[in-house]
Amino acid sequence: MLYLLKRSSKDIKNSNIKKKTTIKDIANVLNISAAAVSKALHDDSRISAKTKKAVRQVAKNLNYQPNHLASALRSGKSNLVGVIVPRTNSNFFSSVIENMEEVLNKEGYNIIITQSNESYKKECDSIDTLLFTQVDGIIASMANETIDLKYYEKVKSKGIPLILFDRGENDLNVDYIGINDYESSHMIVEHLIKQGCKRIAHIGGYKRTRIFNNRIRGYVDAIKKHSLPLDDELLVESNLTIKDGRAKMQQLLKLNHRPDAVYVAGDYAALGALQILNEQNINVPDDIALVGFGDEPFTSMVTPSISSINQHSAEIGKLAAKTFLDHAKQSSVKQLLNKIILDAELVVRASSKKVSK
Amino acid sequence: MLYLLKRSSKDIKNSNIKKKTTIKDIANVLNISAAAVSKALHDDSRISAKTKKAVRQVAKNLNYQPNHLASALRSGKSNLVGVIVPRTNSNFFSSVIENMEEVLNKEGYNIIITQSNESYKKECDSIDTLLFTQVDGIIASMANETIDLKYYEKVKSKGIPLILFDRGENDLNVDYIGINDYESSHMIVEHLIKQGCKRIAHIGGYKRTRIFNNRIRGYVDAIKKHSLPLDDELLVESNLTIKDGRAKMQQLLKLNHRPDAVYVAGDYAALGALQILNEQNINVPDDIALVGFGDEPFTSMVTPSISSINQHSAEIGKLAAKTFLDHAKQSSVKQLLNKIILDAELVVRASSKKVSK
DNA sequence: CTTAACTGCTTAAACGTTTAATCAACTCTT
DNA sequence: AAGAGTTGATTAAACGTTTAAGCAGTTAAG
Repeated sequence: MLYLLKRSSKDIKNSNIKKKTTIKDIANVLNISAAAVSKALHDDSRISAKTKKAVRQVAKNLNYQPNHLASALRSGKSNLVGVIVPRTNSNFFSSVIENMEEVLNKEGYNIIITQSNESYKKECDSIDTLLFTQVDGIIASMANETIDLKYYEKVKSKGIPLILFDRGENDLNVDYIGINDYESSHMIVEHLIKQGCKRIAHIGGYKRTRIFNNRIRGYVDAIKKHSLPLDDELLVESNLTIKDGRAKMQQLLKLNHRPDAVYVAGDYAALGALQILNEQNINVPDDIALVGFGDEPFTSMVTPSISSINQHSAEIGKLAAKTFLDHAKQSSVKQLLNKIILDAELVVRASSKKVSK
Repeated sequence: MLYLLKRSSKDIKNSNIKKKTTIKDIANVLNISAAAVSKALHDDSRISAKTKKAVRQVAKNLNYQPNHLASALRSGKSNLVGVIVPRTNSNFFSSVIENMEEVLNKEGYNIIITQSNESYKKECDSIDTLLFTQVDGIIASMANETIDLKYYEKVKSKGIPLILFDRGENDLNVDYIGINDYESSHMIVEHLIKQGCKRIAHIGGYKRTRIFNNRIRGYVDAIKKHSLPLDDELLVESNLTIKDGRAKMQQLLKLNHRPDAVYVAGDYAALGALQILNEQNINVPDDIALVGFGDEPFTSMVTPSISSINQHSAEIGKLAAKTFLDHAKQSSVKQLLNKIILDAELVVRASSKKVSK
């Protein structure tokens, strides 16, 4: 009596939830072993073409979906790649991610995106989360705040492939994909000089972040190279938000000896700077020329349109994904190290194109 | 001899890769069973306080990290929640995600973010990916393109909790969190009327998307209610990008009888509209008042600042997460249905604040 | 004709947990 | 002092795969 009760309640459950079909169900249908089915589905050379075909047919009929957790557990591979970015709400990062995803999906990998919001703590949490989820690799762009690299060292020490892009860190000695920031600064400065600018300011990012430091070094060296004035007051450090772009532009306008060109290390801050210039009826580019960095879509939509550096986000995303795949494919022992530095491209727009020239 | 060889080769391996510590290692140290360790870590009532304490201590010493895959496989729960959004590169969506993540992380869930890029196909792929990854639930905002709901039905039929936010769909009959779009339109129209506007245009989103349809209905009804002119030419459909905002604004300016106010259903399109107005030296708000939708941060940074509707993105994210947790916690049988409609808030800024009044 | 190699499969163990079913040893009740 | 209940553990099976090892049957080589 008790048994009957139990069984009937179980039956109700079963009829509701309809168990997923497993490899065993397929094996039962064909009267072969589960192992054979597994091998057939993986196109193992030791399984006959006939069996493979039959297995695939039955799998389709039963709407078989492989249990990712089981295979991940057994094989030790989750087929998941973790991605850490400061924020996804810029075109640069969302484009990088989109292209990474495309490449990785093709090889059977899925991605988990996490945002650090430029916070060191959140970045550490993200790393822990990703390690917990047993990702097969991590592709990251570091938060501005991050100085202590111990969490990234932890990833390395676990033998999980780590690829950095854009915001990298030399000391870590891992794969890196980015653009030539130093050279980009040269391009910008030389472009501005060609337009007749003689006093070029730079609203730069945080000095301790490598890419921004490279941009600053590039700016300084280019200015020196062309014997232009290199005043301390012309070089300011910023967090590169719209808001701070406004503040730093206001600061530059207060100078006794104003610049006739401003090179801003980020487009959002460049937009803020442009707003101030427009509000104060300062003609751009004739009074002050402006160049941004990143080629965010809005740069071409504002008035005047902002010259900027195209960072090849799509390319970066694809290369980062491919670099991971290189690691994943080969045995863990051989450790190749990729440092890919792409040439960036200066897109000249109205904000730095002097018609008077 | 053979044994010795095998062992030594194994030892080399171990010293290199240093195996992760498992529940068994802890059990061995304490001379108890693995099951006891598992229960201790889960704070089972049948394990003594002393044992629990010891287990936790050893776990810490050995730097034990639970194997998520194994527990997920055994328990049938992956503790992963899938999130699908059109794009992450707006403040609205990234803020929603950030807050969702916060709530879910606290309960031990992690999230997998995927972007549909407004493409129906990519949305379907995302759903398949998430199902494959065995997420415990899906929280989504639908792509503009999506009309066919069969993929979402698939999620429902698998018994996986599905929660929609912002871009939902009535026919699906699932939980939904959003704002009162219809009422928001009323607020905007009435605000503009108070400013003295008599001819109000609406650059709306796609009619077939429910939220945009509600905004359009709200606009139409509010106009009717106050006996203002309701010309077909004043109501235009847009994809709400910056670019299309520009195009649709230009279209409105070509009318014989120009509007004196424009209500745009999205901030990016409102920005495009503002650019055109600025370029053509049309005074905002005196000649034409402007109101956007979404309260993206840049609305307060442009000149003039754009009035907009605050959608309470943080709230939406948190509520969506909580709604999922409600489902996750209770047995699958009882199916409660939440439709949460938040009141939005009109943030009045320079673009619709007539000083002449 | 024997040995070797290949083909196509099966068996069984393993991945690291969770959990139902037991069990031994106590502590109360009555 | 026997039965009932509680406490704190153990055992063993299970989750759905993958994979090393093995085995029967066929083919090829010497």
